Amino acid sequence: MGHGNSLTLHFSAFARLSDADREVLAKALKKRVRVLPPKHDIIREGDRPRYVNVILDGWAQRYKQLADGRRQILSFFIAGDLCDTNVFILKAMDHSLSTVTEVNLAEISQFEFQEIIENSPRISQALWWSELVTVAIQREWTTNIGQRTAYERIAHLFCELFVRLRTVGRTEGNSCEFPLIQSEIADATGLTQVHVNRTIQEMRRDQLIELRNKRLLVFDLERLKSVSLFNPNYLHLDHEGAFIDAND
Amino acid sequence: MGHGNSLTLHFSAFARLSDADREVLAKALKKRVRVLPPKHDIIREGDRPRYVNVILDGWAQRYKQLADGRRQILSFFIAGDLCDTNVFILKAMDHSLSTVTEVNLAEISQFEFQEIIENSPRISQALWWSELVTVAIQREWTTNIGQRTAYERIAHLFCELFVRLRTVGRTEGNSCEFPLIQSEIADATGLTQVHVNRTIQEMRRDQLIELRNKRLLVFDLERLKSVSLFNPNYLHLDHEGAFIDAND
DNA sequence: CGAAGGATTGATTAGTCTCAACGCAAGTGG
DNA sequence: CCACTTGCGTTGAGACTAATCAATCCTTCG
Repeated sequence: MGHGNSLTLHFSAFARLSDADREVLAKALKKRVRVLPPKHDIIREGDRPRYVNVILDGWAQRYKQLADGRRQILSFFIAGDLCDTNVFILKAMDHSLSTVTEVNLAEISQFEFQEIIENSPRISQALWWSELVTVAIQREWTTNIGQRTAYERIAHLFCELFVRLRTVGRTEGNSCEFPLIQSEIADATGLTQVHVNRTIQEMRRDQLIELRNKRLLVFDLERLKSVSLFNPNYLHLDHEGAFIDAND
Repeated sequence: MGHGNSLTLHFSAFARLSDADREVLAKALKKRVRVLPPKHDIIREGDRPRYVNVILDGWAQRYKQLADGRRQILSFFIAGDLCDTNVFILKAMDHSLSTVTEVNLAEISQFEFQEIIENSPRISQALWWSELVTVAIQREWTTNIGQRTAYERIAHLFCELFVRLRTVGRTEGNSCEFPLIQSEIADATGLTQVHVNRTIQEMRRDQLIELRNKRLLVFDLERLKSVSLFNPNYLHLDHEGAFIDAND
């Protein structure tokens, strides 16, 4: 449902695109669409990047593995997210991308990508905004792992994903899809799976959240924000007075 | 010494710029130069970004503070580094920048910046490359804090900074400037200052490094790399066959 | 029904933090 | 030039968070 809308929705936090812009995007996203099964690598560390990948549906992740096998999940991608604007400048990936769930993804070639950028300054700006938000999220993850306790870290992850899903219309009231298993949460927060399990149980006891059947229930978002010291500023969702607006 | 060269040196890991490119850059870097004292905020979280800052000399840092005061240092900037390409797209900073040592810095306005990008595709590409490396470093930091032990983390930080300083010609043999105090290393690695102290002592006992009078001595870079599971791929320094070359 | 993936539990230990004190060197002011 | 302050590094004792190892349970699915 509504795949073509996710990217526009994602951008809409930044700029209202014109109908022409929407059409350009929609066209680019239709050229090469792939459906990938869960837990499937999209591109691996060391590979040469050839496409900008846009997630149309499903969840994907960025991860990095140390020589001895330890794995860090670096970010999650949901509907509307771009993985790596302009990566083809780099000769080789320094990390891997893989699916979490089944994923619908659009590949945009270097040529198409450059064409879009050159022909629509508004989309080009929106892409830059998207890139800046991606980096900001990465910084927040560094902070999350570096400074917060296990309980705060996991709560913060829940908070971020809930808010991001809401922005692209993927929440229903106080609940949302949440396909991650505990060992994935562990690799994303720098904890062990066992400790994640115990911490989530504690959060349940505290009536903070419920997590069952791949769904997350947030009983009180404000409380979740406050226990995780969540400050949404890094998502740069401030809509009013967005920098560019097709209706100017 | 050689301030004007640091940025070019930094870029040279990616592309050989033409003389015209060099001149454009040199001119942009001369317009607004400031000298800031140590431990001085350049821009604070919440402020509206107005310039792209380029470090000409000295060390600076990005950091983020939680509501209760816990601080995470997110990255260090050395000579030649750009802080935040294109930030003026965002309405407010989600983190702060401050100096570590005395810093010479060039401010590039939005207007100048856009002019450069539009007139020189080669510099524009180099800027994108620089941005991609910055994100890659941020990802590596997330991995560092999330997966490595205290000993490995600190060794990795030493490794990264030594290699980056070498790229811009700021090492002398097996030693380099290293102005960070232990509490800064702590905030950068997600450890306490006390534990950083003990860990560095251990590294000294292991004849891995010496750190004294704001200088770092690396006795055996290969060993330092290996104990910290350092893989330089994320710095994207592969020079041969760089994507664009003024001599094409 | 059996297998497999994932969640849960228990016991123990390791790594890191906390708090508090002390040492030392480099200013700074009288 | 000495006494005092300040910033930074070092040390010690004890507490605690999260890791480790290993088993068991539950659910789903072929």
